[in-house]
Amino acid sequence: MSANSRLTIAAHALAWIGLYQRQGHEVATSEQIATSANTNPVVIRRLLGELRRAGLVESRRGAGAGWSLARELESMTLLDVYEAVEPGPLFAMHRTTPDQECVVGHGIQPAMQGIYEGIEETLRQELARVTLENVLRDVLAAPR
Amino acid sequence: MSANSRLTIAAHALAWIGLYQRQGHEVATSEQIATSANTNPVVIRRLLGELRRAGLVESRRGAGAGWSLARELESMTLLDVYEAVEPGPLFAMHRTTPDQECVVGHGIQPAMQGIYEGIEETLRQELARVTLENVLRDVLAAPR
DNA sequence: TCTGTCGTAACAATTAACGTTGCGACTGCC
DNA sequence: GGCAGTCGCAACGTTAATTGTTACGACAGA
Repeated sequence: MSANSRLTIAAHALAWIGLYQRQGHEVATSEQIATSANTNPVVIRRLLGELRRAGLVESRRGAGAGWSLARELESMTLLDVYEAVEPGPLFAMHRTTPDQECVVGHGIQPAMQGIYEGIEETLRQELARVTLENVLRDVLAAPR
Repeated sequence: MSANSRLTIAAHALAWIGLYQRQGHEVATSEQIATSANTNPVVIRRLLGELRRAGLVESRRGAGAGWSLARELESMTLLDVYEAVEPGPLFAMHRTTPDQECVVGHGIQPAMQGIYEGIEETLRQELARVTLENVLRDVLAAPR
């Protein structure tokens, strides 16, 4: 698990844009964010593109182009970000269909499916309790 | 996320061994389990090896060799299995250190660390609520 | 028209999980 | 004592997802 920093980078980008806008700037560029996150601008553009599809950010093209928040940080939760950037379920089933002739092979997938759905629902509730405003506050509270 | 069926396969194997033992057999072989899970015996042996290190199963070598439960299914939870087979944390940080000169780059990792720890603790509690006995019961309850 | 940035495709690099083969080690049974 | 069945484990190939990189057209303000 977790070769996966998409949620972290997305939160980083949103916090960066939010802070930058509070400092009076209109838009933030993918290059600025990429420098802060120490990665490539295209990686940031890809992630922000998914956040735009989810209605969390907007982008402007042409000269003076860049990214801005579509909503206040208070109204965005980690769940919004998670659902925007994480494609699949948390736990995966077998990659190949188990032996349906076997009692266990036959019943294991529906069984685990039901269990996993409950767990993921709880995870979602936890993610929904954290707003990006919370994240930014924690970021600024870090000792230097 | 979730290129990861380790927890599912491990639960499958434990349920299989548990049911097999209830049918009066002493030990189960990795080949039997692999047939049920539709995978390779070595994959099963690797997983069960981790479960053995966690004290959930035992293995016997030589003739009449195989695997058996070290504890009752009622006393095993998905958390025990999860901790035995999942190495890292659920969410990862940046793969490269963010720009420490930037306020956000400097504070983002401690901020996310704290948030993630709380969420993973909740996940652990959820996993701890499901025993392997629950899993086996759900497996046997599946319609055929 | 020029310039800076997004949008997106294409491909390489990296990483983790999964699959497969091979072979030595072990132990009950003949 | 030898045989047969299975584990233990190393080695390597395969697959898939993410991340990193390069390239280039599209867009819009100056």
